[in-house]
Amino acid sequence: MRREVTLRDVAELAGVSSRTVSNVVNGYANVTEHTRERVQRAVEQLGYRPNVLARNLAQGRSGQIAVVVPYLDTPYFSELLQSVIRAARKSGYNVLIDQTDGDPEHERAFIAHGSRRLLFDGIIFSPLGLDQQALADRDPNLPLVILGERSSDGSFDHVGIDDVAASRQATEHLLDLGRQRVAAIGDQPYATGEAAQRRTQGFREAHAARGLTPREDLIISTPRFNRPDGARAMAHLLDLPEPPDAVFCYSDLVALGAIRTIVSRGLRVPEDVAVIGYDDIEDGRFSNPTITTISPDKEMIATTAVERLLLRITSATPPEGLEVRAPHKLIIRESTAGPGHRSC
Amino acid sequence: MRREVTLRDVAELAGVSSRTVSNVVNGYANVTEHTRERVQRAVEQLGYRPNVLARNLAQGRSGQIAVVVPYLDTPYFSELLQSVIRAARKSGYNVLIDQTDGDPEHERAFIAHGSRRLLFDGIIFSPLGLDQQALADRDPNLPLVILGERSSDGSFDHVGIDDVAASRQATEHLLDLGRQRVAAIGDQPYATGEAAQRRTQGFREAHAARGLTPREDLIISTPRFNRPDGARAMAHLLDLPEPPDAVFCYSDLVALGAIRTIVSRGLRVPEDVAVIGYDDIEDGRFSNPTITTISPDKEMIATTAVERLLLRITSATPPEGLEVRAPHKLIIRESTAGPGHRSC
DNA sequence: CTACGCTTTTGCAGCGCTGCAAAGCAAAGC
DNA sequence: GCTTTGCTTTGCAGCGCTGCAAAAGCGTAG
Repeated sequence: MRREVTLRDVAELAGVSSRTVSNVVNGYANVTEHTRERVQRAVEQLGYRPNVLARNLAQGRSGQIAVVVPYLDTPYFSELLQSVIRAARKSGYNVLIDQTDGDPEHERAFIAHGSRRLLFDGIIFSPLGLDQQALADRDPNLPLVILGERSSDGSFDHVGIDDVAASRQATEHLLDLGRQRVAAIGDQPYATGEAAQRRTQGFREAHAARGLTPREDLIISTPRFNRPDGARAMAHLLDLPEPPDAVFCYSDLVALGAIRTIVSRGLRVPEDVAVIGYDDIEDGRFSNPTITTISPDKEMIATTAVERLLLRITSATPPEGLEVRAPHKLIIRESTAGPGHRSC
Repeated sequence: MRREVTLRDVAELAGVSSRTVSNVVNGYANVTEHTRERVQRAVEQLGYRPNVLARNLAQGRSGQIAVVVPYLDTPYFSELLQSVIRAARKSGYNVLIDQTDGDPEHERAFIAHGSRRLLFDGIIFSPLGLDQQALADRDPNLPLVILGERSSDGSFDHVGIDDVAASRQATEHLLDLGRQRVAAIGDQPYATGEAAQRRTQGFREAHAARGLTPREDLIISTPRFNRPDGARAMAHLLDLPEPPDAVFCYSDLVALGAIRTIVSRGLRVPEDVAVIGYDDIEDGRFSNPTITTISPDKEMIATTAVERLLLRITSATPPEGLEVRAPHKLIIRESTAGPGHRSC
């Protein structure tokens, strides 16, 4: 492996100082056309490519942001990531991806910045469950944007939809259909389950607004928001003496699992059990039946997160911690409206 | 933002040279217990964390590998990525993710290493379509492992399953069911569609082995392997005067789209049309019906790819380009076997 | 008591680039 | 003609770390 071409090599060939080559390469102003051309030619002739590492070291920044998600194969996250990567690239940033596998220890390690100084300039973090302590222990100098989970304490930005309102809306939709026994799948009644609890809160509020009280045995907890958990929870619900006739699932994956269970027992969606999901992942637009869902504006969440993070990275004094509410909407499909319903 | 703690700061506090601190931090041999302890204490007291950038620059490596995939939100890729990230992390490497959005120009830019020298030490590349030229133009010094698409020319490793054999097996399964008009969705009869063409080849071979010739109008091309393409292609097939009674879809996503179309027309899967997919993504295990599919050993593909790449990165002389065949198996589910079929 | 071999520690240079401030230079002003 | 002004170009130091080879320490042998 021969030595790589450096700035100095180019400088020598072009007969200028290496600093001038650097100026040309970085497109700085104040370089005569003549010089620029000469340098440009030398660059091409030698096939020079800047050493990003050296540049970063000299500049004291890495040009990378880390995105931390629990699971990469969860469609919601991969769809979000896709937009994040695009937005970051547009600003010249690379994206380093890390998955925590939902391990709280792992999440904590990440936010503490661990031993990886300068590997990235900031973090976009979508925690599964992050306790107050972990947040308090974090490196205060590391720009941070949190997605979804918890609201800002002022030292970082938070971007997410209004979970309580969205969940209330979802539940109201089921009640509007005239369903009598509406269940909820996905509660997480423990410290790290804030996001889940907000959904449960919306679920309760929707009932309360009509003078109803949800049956407690219809609120099912699940460790994760995935298909198997949804399938299992639904099986449990159907085994009840008085099974539900509608279910609010805290993610589309849970809904897909739940529907699978319902259908495999010979029941029909939505006739026997109406199902509503959350996230609006592509799967739900092509499943049988298609899934009614809460659709967060993922594109906006992603671009806002990147925007805020870059602002934090580049600004001298850390900006006020912002609480960004992304819009969401209810998308009605077959799993509540019946076959043939065209989604909007 | 105060200055970060450096090796020198620690050295000063511990009363040793900075080189010794480096030795301790990196766990090099030949450091007395006494010294190690003193240094350790100083490290903790100051909260020292190594600057990865500086280390990498000094060592001439970045400790990062890039994984390039067409689309991050395609479950097959995100499932694969998940395993790749895990395997890389285990060896102390970080993973930089890039999506090409299926843009050949973008793919070419990546493999040429572009202007990003030393940002990563090697690439795991899962191209959508990569022509011979792009491969020829690539940076020969950049360790490369290619997934799926094309076989090795000796200068890189290739990891993938035997597409022809797997496709033949899939098609045979449909023929074994006694289906008369077996269609194929996903052909790509142009330069960059090698992977698709291998599947079509297997499709033809399966027919030929029984003295049959597939109807050409039942082989449908699609630009991508996603749900909408599958849905569209299936609609076209069902509009034929003699529609198929079985379909081999070149990905599970295509199968999901196809099934959606079939069901929404009031037909049944598999009674009216049997459907088989490819990739064994989680979606297909919870869809209605569940999808019979070709299941590649993704875990092995991922770990082998990482293993080979790291070998290339660390070995002085580039190893022989290896052609790795990962195993696959046919998993029979409801979309061909009928309701209630338990997957293996 | 010196010499030798071993382990431990150190100093220095340098990875390739950029920030900074000074130097060079040509055109404009007095 | 000489100074001033403003644009170009340059030199140097240094980002924080590691490779290298030399130096120091230290126990043992001659």
